[in-house]
Formats: sequence, C-alpha cells, structure tokens
Amino acid sequence: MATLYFRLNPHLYLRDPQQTELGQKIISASVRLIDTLGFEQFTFKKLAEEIDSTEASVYRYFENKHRLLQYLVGWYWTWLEYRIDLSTSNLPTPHEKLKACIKVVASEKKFDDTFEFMDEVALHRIVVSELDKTYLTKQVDSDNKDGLFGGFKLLCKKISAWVSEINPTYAYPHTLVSTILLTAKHQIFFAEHLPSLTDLDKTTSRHHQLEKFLETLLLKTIG
Amino acid sequence: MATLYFRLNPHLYLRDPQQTELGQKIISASVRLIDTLGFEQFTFKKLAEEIDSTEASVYRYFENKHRLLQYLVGWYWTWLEYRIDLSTSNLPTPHEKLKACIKVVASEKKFDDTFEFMDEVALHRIVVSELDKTYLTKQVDSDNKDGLFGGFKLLCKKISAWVSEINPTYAYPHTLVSTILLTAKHQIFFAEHLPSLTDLDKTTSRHHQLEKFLETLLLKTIG
DNA sequence: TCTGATATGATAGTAATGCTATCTTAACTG
DNA sequence: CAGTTAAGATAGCATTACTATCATATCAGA
Repeated sequence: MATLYFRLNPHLYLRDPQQTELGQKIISASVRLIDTLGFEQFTFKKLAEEIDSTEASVYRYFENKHRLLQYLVGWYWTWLEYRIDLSTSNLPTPHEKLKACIKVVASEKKFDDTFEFMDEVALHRIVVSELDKTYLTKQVDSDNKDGLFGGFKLLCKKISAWVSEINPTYAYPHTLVSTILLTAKHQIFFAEHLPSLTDLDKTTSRHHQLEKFLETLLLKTIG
Repeated sequence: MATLYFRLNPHLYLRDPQQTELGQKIISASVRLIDTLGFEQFTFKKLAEEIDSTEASVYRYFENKHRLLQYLVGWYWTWLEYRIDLSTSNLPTPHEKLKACIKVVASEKKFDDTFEFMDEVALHRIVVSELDKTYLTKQVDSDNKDGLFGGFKLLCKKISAWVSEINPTYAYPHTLVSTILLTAKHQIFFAEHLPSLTDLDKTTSRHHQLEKFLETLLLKTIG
C-alpha cells in the first residue's frame, strides 16, 4: 500500500513535521487545540504542555504560530486539490469537472483515515474560521514571495482553466473561482454563527444547499 | 447645516467616542495607526502615545482593541448604507437600485469631509484588510447576541429584499448578498497583494472591473 | 460661589505572550 | 566508538493586555 505524503513549501516550516514523531504530534495537537481554543487563544506554550514537550522544541519546527496556521491551511489546500483531482480525472467535459469540483468544495468531510496524524474534520473547521487570517496580515507580500499561498493559487488556477475552457470570453475566471472557494468557507461560518447573513441552515443539508448555490452562481455567471 | 451623527450599538463602546474630543482623537488616531501598522501590531499603548494620552484613558472608551475594530467596522457599514440610501432613494425599480448599490459597494472613495474625525479612505483600507477579523473569533456568538454586527446584517437584509423583489423564487438572496459584500473587499485585497487569485488589476480601473464583475454575478445569478 | 460629580492623567503592577539562548542528555549514524 | 543531531530542561526578557488607585481639572447645578 502506497502512503500519501504531501510535499509542502519548505518555507512553511523549519523542520518538516511530517517526518518525525514529535512533528506529527505537533500537527495533531495543534489542530485539536486551534479547533477548541480558536487561533487567538492558541499558544505554543499550551501546545507544548498538551504533547508533554517544551515551547523551545515546538519553535524548532515552526517560526511562530502564524506559520503553523499557514502550514495547516497549505496542507488543507493540497488535500482538497488531491480530492478534486480524484473526482474529476475521469470526467470528459470541463462542465462536468466543474460540477464535480463544486461538489467536493461544498461537501462535508465525515472522516478520513488516510493520514493518521491529521483530523481532517477538525482541520476543515479550522479552515472555515481561520483561513483568512493566513493572508490578511502586513507580511502578506513577503509571505507571498516565499510561495506560502501556493496551494490556494494553484487550485484557483486549475479550476479557472476549466471556466475559461467553457467560456473563453469571460473576463474574470480567477476572480470568480477565488470567490467561490472563499464563499464555501464563509457561508458555512455564517450558517453556524450569523444566520441572518445566509439562507443555508444549520443542519447537514446546508452542504447540499451550499452546493446548489455555488453551482448556480458559477454556471449562470459564465453562462 | 445639519450635522450627521451615526448612532451605533452602545455595546460597541464603553463611552461614546463621537461625543468627546478625546473620543474623536481616539477614532482618528486608531484609524491612522491600524492602517499603517495593521491590526496585529496596533496596541492601545501606541495609540495613547500617538494622541498624548494614556492607556488607561483609552480603556475607558473601549474594552479592548478588538471592540475598537468592531466599532470602526460598524461605523463603516452605517456609512456605506447611508451612501447606498442616497444613491438609490430616487430610483423606481429594484433592478436599478441593485445596480446603483453595486456601484457604491465597488466604488473607490476618494475623499469625504462630512466627518472631520474620520479618514474614510484609510477606514476603507482597514475594512478591506481587517473586516473578517471582527467576527472570526470564538466570541462571535456572544458578540452577535449583543448586536455588534447589526450594521452588516441590516445592509444585507435591505439589499436581499431588492433581490427577492426581482426574483421571489430565488432561494439564496442573503447568501448571494453577503457574498457580494465580502467579495468586494476580498478582491480588492487580492488585486493589491495576491494578483494570481484575481483578474482585477492594480490600477484604479480595478474598481470599474469589480463593479462589472459583481453586477454580472448578481444579475445573471438571479436572472 | 460653593459642591459634587465626572473625565482625564499619572503611575504602578501583574499575568500572560512571544520569543531567544544555553546547556544537557538521548538517539542514531557512519 | 565518535560525532552529529533531536529533544528536553531551564532561564530570561521585552512586550502585551489589561486592572487598580490616586490626583487633578473641569463643569453643572444649587
């Protein structure tokens, strides 16, 4: 059985956490902690206590907690792209690819044990709440130069290409696709916490509603 | 000449900053500082130094810097709604109202001296970069109970009503409108910092492009 | 004009945060 | 067996995010 390993941009870490036991413990525990505490309340001290290690040891893997968040989100985009590839590879038309793609983007992941150190369900909740914080900073330009947002950009590019295949005259494929990728997260957050900003409801059917919404938005817009 | 005064939710502050000289200095200086430093690097200590006051005095106006940000964003939504009201009030059809509304939402504010204590251009930059941080927190539910997001919700409701007037069968008017309001900010940020996620460019024509993009998105989707 | 109430300033203090540094031990590698 | 590397242990430090107290200035009502 082949093991899956995501090669992420080395600027995201100081020492590759996927390679060592401590590294994997850092990942699992940080996902658990950020999910429960929120990113603001999450500290390397609490993380170190959780895994019976020390702050100093954690700092050997990640420059700071912001980089760790960028790592997790980077991992998420890679994982999402991988799932999109799986579900679209055997489809013949860009139209079908887009529909399958939306389905994956809007879907609720139940459980996945491909990666033992990663709780994908908690990670998804983290992405919903914390994604925007990875780039909404004063260092965004230097982070971008280091390629820290490569996962997001790559995925956006891939999907935009399908959009352009369907309608080569449409002027805003990247804008449309990044809007859809972000909206998929934001609307889940609104459904959970600010229901008057959305029409999706709190039950699990919201993922189906989200899919319908995004599909209509995408297909009608490119017409 | 009537002076404009925005009545904001009192939970946003401890003492109304619009009423006193120190309060107005806090607002002006915080807008200037958050704009240059970014919200993360902004502290009440730096703010107090900037206005030759003390940390303690600032804390008498706002519980903490997060509340201050929520106040500024709340002020922004009220101001935006006011400008939307102005530009739509004399239009006969919801279709025209929506188009005028999109124009305001996508527009670049050059200068406005209605409020001497508020640099609206800097505030708009702050909203672009920091808006999402006002609600992407663990306290979102209690903040929402206190009505801290009332400005955003009210505006969303108003615009959604026009959408439903045009197409009463469309199932996701709030989802669509909140998406558009957020997208207007995010895409400006992308144009500035992450250009591969957008097709808008860095020049001022980007506001016109944004308007076109949002208008198509909205009208074709409910179309 | 006196009397409070209130706003602000001045100053101090404290726990937590976000690191950095150094030293030791344990493990694994050639 | 020697040498490198990872991790743990411990210390320290500047900044942050407050809270508390006391003094002073101001202004409004009696």
